[in-house]
Amino acid sequence: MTLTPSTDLSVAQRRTIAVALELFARHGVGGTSLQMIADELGVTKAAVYHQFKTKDEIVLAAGEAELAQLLPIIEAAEAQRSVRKQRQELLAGMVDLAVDSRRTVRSMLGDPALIDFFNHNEFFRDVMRRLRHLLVGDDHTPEARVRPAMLIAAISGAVIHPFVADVDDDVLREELLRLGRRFLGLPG
Amino acid sequence: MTLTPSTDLSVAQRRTIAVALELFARHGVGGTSLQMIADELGVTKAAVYHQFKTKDEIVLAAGEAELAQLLPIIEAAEAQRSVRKQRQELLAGMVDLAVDSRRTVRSMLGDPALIDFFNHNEFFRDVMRRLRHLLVGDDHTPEARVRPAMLIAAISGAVIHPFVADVDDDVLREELLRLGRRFLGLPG
DNA sequence: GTCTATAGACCGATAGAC
DNA sequence: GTCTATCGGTCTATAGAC
Repeated sequence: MTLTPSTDLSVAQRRTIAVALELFARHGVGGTSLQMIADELGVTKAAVYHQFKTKDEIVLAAGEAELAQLLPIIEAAEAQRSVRKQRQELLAGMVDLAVDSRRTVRSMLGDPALIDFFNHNEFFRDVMRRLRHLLVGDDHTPEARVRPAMLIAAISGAVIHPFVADVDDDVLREELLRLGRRFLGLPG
Repeated sequence: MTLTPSTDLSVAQRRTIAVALELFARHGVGGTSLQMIADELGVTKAAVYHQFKTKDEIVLAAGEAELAQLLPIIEAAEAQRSVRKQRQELLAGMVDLAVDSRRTVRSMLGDPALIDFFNHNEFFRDVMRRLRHLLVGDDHTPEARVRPAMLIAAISGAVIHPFVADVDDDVLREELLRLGRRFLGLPG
């Protein structure tokens, strides 16, 4: 059984979220006001409030939209027959997603209030559970918790690190794959 | 030649920063007001403004204080004679610091405005340069930029990941060391 | 160095016309 | 679904007394 994000969004709502994500990435969640979102959309605050009842709803929906990008990657990985192929598929997908997103991933992971909220979010917990299962199987030892945390942090954190600011996307992707494979003990 | 943080701080200023760091960790930088800092210190906002002219100054000083904790670690590593020992020493120090800081590290890395600021900060750039030199020497290829970025992100990101929220400090430390060594191709 | 008091801007959110 | 207008509250920052 697969959970999906908790709400279906209209086209207008999707545009609002896209704008919000870009602003979150530039100014942080707490540093982004509804006025800024409205300005970027070319409407007034009241129009934004017609789409979402509160700012929290926007933040939540934005976080879920980011998270939802992991779903097809997880599903593609789960469809593989061997554990090794599952992990290769997952790694490749995560690297692609991180490189493509580069700027937008960061802000979500950094906001303490948001992290706290997501820890109690059913959809988030489901995605993380499946991610972890792909990476370490049924192992529930502390060690098996640290390894996926490190891999996720390494990939999503490395793409925004100043060291790689002017590294070409393709080069970055290839290198992340190579180092990620080594980290997971995969061939290649 | 070694750069140091740009200001010498009074005792009162240090206490202000300690309080600020704790609040940043709990509520994010943008979510922490001067009122909250003043309340926690048991004084009024005006008294805080006597210590620092603006909120930005507090944020900057807090960031520098965090960063400065890396200095003795870097120096200890640089003092080692072989490259392998340098990297072992650096890894151990970074892991210790990350685990000890756990709660406070997160907020600094998550705020885009802060990251952006630090990218243009002389002290920050010097610390990063020395970190990178320890990890990859004089190699300036793209690959040599991605590897340290991944290691730094992996360690500092892993300690704040929900997966390891209830992993014991000692276990976390040991596991980060083990995986970090593998990532760097170090023995042990 | 700490206080009270306040300025002035911006915040999230709402009411009600069109 | 977008607007104008506005509410109450909080924000950073300052003035000036003690």
